[in-house]
Amino acid sequence: MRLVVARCAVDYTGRLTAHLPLAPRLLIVKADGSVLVHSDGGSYKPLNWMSPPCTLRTITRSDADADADTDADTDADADTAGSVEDHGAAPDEESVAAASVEDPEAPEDDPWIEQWDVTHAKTGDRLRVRIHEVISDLSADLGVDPGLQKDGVEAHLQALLAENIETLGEGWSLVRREYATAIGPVDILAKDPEGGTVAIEIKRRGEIDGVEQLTRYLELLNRDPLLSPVRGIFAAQLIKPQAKVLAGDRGIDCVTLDYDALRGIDDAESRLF
Amino acid sequence: MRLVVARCAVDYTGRLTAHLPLAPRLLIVKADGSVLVHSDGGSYKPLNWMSPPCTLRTITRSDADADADTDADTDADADTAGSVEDHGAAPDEESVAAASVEDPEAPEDDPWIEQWDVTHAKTGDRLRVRIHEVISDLSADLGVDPGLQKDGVEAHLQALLAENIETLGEGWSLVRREYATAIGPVDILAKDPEGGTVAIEIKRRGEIDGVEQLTRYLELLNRDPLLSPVRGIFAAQLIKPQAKVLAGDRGIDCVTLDYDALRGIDDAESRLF
DNA sequence: CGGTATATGTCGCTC
DNA sequence: GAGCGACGTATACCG
Repeated sequence: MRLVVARCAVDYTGRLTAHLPLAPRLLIVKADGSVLVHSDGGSYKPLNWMSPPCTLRTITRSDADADADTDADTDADADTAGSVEDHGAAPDEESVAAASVEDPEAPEDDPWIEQWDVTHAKTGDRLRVRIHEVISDLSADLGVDPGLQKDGVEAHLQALLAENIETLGEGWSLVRREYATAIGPVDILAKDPEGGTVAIEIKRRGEIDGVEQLTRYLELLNRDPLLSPVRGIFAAQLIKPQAKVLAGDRGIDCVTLDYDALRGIDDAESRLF
Repeated sequence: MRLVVARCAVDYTGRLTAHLPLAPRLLIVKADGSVLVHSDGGSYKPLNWMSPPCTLRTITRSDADADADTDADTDADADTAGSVEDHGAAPDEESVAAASVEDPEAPEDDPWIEQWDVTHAKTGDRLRVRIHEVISDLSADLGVDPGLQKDGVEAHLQALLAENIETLGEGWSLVRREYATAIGPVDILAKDPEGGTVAIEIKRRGEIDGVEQLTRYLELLNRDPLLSPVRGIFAAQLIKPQAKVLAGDRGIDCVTLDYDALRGIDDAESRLF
């Protein structure tokens, strides 16, 4: 990992076109070749970035119009270096993007001293960083990270409700979790006390698209004469008003789940064994 | 902005619980108090983070069991410092999370030397970083970033198509952009050559949820006897096959937009004036 | 402040 | 690789 604090200007061309005016920023070059441009604020998202796999080519000002100093900073295919020539003869759209500004940020007395060209071979995305002043430059080898261990997301809610299906009322039973359909798995398929089949869609936060999802499942399930009629329940820790309205309009019941209570039940049950 | 490369272990408690085992990582503390934990790979997303507004409290090992060295690293309300005491006497769930691991990563010969407690006052999210070894530590003042200038997002597509509605064919006219309905704004409302009303949903990439969105709008618009019948057009730079099928099934036409061509038309037009 | 739609979304899974 | 759903989604816009 290389950390460069520098006054720089950045241009990105890919799914969109974006430009960052000259200012001090943090540049991160990771071991996999990815590049992040961070400001001193905002959120965890960089102002600009390039995802791996990508290649970084560095040009210093003195070399600018001569042969470029090729710096293979990744372990990607070395033979793709030939694409550097293609890059020089790339289609006109890129030169338009670069020329349209007429380089207003490089007056005689403040030229860029180093340029990074980061390219994503697959998507064609390109990131260009022009460094005018290096404030600090540091490298460190961190090795491979052991990774993040997570706990407590929707899957957990689903497991808890499946294990405690009687939370919905006396006489309810579980048919199965992740009931497969052609358009995706239904979170829970259950039977109500009258023996009717019920499809349950679970969300942490119940919003309109969750109702749409359940609607699609119900439409499909109700085409199966062996299952039909199937009604739906939309279960979430919090259900937005609009989602409630849409669900009601489509005859779907809403249930608010209490994660802590479910976990409590579960803990109490497991303590019995 | 402070950049610390350190061997550390991280725990997060908030909407979920997450743990990072002891390993070398980059820690970024931004001017607004936000903290990012990056590995040397992956993507632009940190392994763990805390969004602003949040407060950072630093404890060094020698102080660990005595009074904590309070380091107000943000410009947030100073009087919330009183919550530090609440933190010490916080509800049991947090101590459970911390104690459940029994501190397996701190053997006698490798103790943590510094601990960061980052808390988000509003949401109650907490991030704890235990530093076992500082590899490097650097601070820099970057100032406020002038910000990113974007071009080519959906808003531009919408504006371009609205201004060049005749792209859809001879005799088309614009009714209005962002036509408001109870469930959200329709991107473009237009009239076809026969005078029929058409709702147009625009996406950069046309996928199934965009068709769902347009379907909701059409359902609502067609309840209005003054507007009905309203048909739909799904317009995007690229339309996925599944979205095309679903749109066709619902009588919605698909149009593929050429952003560069639209921009070209627009440039040509503006050059006339 | 809540509701909705967008994102260079990214990530991870299944097929 | 495409399709699809979840995400500590974050973020902007609008009432």
